[in-house]
Amino acid sequence: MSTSTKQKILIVDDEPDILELIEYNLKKEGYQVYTARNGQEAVSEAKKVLPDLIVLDIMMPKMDGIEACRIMRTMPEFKNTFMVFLTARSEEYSEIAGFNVGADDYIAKPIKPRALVSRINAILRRNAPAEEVTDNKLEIGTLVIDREAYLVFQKGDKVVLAKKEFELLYLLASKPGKVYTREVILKNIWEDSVVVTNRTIDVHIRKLREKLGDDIVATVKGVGYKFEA
Amino acid sequence: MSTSTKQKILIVDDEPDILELIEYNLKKEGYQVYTARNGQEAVSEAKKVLPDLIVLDIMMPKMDGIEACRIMRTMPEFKNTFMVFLTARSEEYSEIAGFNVGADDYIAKPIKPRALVSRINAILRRNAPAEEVTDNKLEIGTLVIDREAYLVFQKGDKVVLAKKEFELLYLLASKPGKVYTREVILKNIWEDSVVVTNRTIDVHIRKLREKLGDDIVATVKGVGYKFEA
DNA sequence: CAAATAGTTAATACAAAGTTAACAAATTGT
DNA sequence: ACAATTTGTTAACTTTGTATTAACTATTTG
Repeated sequence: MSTSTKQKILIVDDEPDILELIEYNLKKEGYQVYTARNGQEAVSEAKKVLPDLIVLDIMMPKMDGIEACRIMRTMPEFKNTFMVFLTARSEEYSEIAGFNVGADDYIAKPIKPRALVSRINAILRRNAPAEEVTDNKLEIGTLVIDREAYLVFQKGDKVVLAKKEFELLYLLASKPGKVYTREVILKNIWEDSVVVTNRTIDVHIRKLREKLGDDIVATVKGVGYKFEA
Repeated sequence: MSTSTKQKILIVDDEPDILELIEYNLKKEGYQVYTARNGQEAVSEAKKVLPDLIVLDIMMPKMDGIEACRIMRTMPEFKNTFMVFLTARSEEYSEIAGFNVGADDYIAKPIKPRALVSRINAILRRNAPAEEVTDNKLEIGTLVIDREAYLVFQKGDKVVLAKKEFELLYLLASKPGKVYTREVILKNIWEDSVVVTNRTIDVHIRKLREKLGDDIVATVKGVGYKFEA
């Protein structure tokens, strides 16, 4: 995370398993995670912690998520706090919408950790301070690609790449494992007007492999190239 | 320069002026733009590029937009692709709706650049959070098919498939249990112009069974093949 | 049991990617 | 402004892997 203060998330659910699952995944993502087991706990914990985002289960003993949300929405300190609901049935969403309770999103159960995490990332990024918009450094394993400095380090050693080589590497490395077709590569790295031979890409790939090792870029015949992690 | 997260739009129209007009305006908006001049080109370009959204003119030589759309809608890789039609007369909309072809929106000619851009922005934004969650990964039992990486895992073990094998598997697996006739398979995996022997499909099926086990694909004699779960 | 349909095998054709060197086009230093 | 150097592109050729086919066998089904 580029900001100094970790973003705080409060998770509220009465099932310990779910609580733990979500906590684990969000911590791994670098968030500061707090938990509560019902609506009452949620409100008092939220007042102490002032989280950036609250994940609320709907069905809970003592006080349900909707009620907790409604209470917090009346408090000025939560004006900018995101509220996300967990719903077991998709119909429950209409309840939330109907209660018009101030939900920012809802996530369907059963929970898929990756989907949950990227959803929460999206919500918090949407609101993130302007300074962290561009993180121009890619770090993949032993490789560091610094787009600002146009520099590549491999195991700490500087590797000098020409512009086209660098951009090709950066494109492929921006999504390791994803296969990029020649068409997509051309569109990304060359100006529209320029038309280049198919062989041109091969040559640049070859130079990359020469400088970084053969196993950095893999060929998928008939499809394209991909960065290998 | 462009980050790989740029959304891709394919524009299909036979009039170069319109193509250029739309291209110019969408590029200005930060989209990655591809073009095609008829339905045939559209399908083959779309297969290579995998766009997020396709703008299709209805009236075109060789293959019209509706036909192109219908073909692409049968292909699993376009399940999450938006299709937007350009219509000269408002009545044409009824045709699209009538054909029930899977259109997400339509835009009336003559084209007003600002309206077009904001319409497309709206469609793609609407889907933005969901898109992050959806990756092109099929998981069926012990089998994982990753279309982005062109990789297949079986019980965690990587299985390397050639392009045609992969696409055949992906097609069948996109709807487990559904029988795909030879005709449909041909339409999906081979270019229109190419004509291949009936045995060719068998050979690819055989290779799949060799690599993944005999029980992965079942033959329905006289009809076609299906993926077995 | 005989058509029709599908499976198998290996040889061949083909297209895609790798390679190299030479040339062109930018950059850079003086 | 010029030469030197680096970077980008191409052509021509080689290599590789994949796709396709033919010829034959096996299986199903009416």
